[in-house]
Amino acid sequence: MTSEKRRTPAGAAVLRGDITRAIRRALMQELAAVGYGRLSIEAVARRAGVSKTAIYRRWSSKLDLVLETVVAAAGSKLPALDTGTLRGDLALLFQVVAHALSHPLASQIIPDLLAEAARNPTIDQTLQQVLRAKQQEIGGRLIARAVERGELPVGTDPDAAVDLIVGPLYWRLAIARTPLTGTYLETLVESVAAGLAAETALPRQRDASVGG
Amino acid sequence: MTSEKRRTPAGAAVLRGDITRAIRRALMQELAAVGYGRLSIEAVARRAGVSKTAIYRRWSSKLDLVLETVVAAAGSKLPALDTGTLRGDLALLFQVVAHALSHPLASQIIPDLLAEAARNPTIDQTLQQVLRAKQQEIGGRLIARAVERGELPVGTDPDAAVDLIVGPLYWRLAIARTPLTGTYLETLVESVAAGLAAETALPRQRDASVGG
DNA sequence: ACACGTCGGGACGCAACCGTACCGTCGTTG
DNA sequence: CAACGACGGTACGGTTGCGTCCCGACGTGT
Repeated sequence: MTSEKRRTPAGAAVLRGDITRAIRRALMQELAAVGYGRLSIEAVARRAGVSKTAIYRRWSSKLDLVLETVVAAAGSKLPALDTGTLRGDLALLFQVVAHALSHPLASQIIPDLLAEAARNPTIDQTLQQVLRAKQQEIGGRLIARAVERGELPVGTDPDAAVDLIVGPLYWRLAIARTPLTGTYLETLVESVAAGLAAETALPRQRDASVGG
Repeated sequence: MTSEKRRTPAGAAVLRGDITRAIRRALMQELAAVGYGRLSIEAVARRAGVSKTAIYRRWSSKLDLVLETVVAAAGSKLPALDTGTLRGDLALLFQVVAHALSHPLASQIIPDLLAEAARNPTIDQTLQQVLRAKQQEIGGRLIARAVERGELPVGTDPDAAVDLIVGPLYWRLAIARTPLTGTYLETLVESVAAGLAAETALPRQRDASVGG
């Protein structure tokens, strides 16, 4: 009904970008401060200095607000990442990841949402698409290039490789929250590179009817 | 006041162990279901089939209840763990960790509490003492034995080693929640062993006046 | 210059939870 | 057998947050 009679919104009747940004910023801070479980729209509104209505006009629910904002914040990052050697790629990747996880907000929000994803399917799906898919794609390409160069054996499992690449640094920065020491990243590059190379060392041994 | 006149509690005036156990069990389930942030005493009481008073008589607060119960549940585990070889120790450790993290309750509670620890100092301290201290001790001994046997170079950093050992498996099971495939753990043993061995390959180059 | 229509803000009803006070129940002690 | 005293459960005020409704303000298009 009322089909095409309305003219387009204009004047004061349009969302103000500065308020949208203030809400987004307040959300990230609230999320880091209290976590998704205790996140309240009222607290976000208070912190942003706006009213609840301002938020509900833009997003339909708490989940919508969080996912849309997080996706927007996480999207469009990571450079091309192709240095020509496995160790170079790893070093660059680690620097990027370490830089991202060193951000106080990110280091609190990411583990929180990942934990929440274990019990909220919608969050799980979204993070799956935004974070892990990109992660696997990057990891997969990194491995594929290394295999082409002959730095890694053919048949290297990309999934296991991603675990080996991401796991230690994530554990240290996001879980243990131990600060990086001077040569930590360089050492980690060596360890992970060696670990990746060793990955396929075991599976093939003589015959081996691969049982359970 | 009223110093020593009271006689010791007796009769019905004593905490019932079955109710205490029911509360503990309900707490773990609630914690896995909604997380620490949304945990409510009322929900725990409902799930346990007891009254709130029964909980408040035993623990002073939500935090007290959670920490005491989690510590009790996490304490006193892990066998001696000394198989005679680095790979043997790793394989055994991975099996234990994988088994623990495969428990549906544990795999939801642990990441949740670790994320909460980033913003709650009390939780942080407690987990630090209960989980990470034990972890570092075990990892440290594992490394030390391997160094003694000559399987790892002298000067291997135990902290970095723990990251390398725990990170990948934790990432896969607790964060990515990818199921283990048949030979995953065995492959991981090879990768991590190789990674550990490579850890000290880089730092020493020529002179290097060891700073920091 | 006027009319339009959405904006931001305050107020409201509803629901959930916290922590406590009170009350009847129960089993041991003397 | 009687009295004691802490137990478990219900009921209560106070607080917080959700989602909605109504209001005056505002700036562009006619």
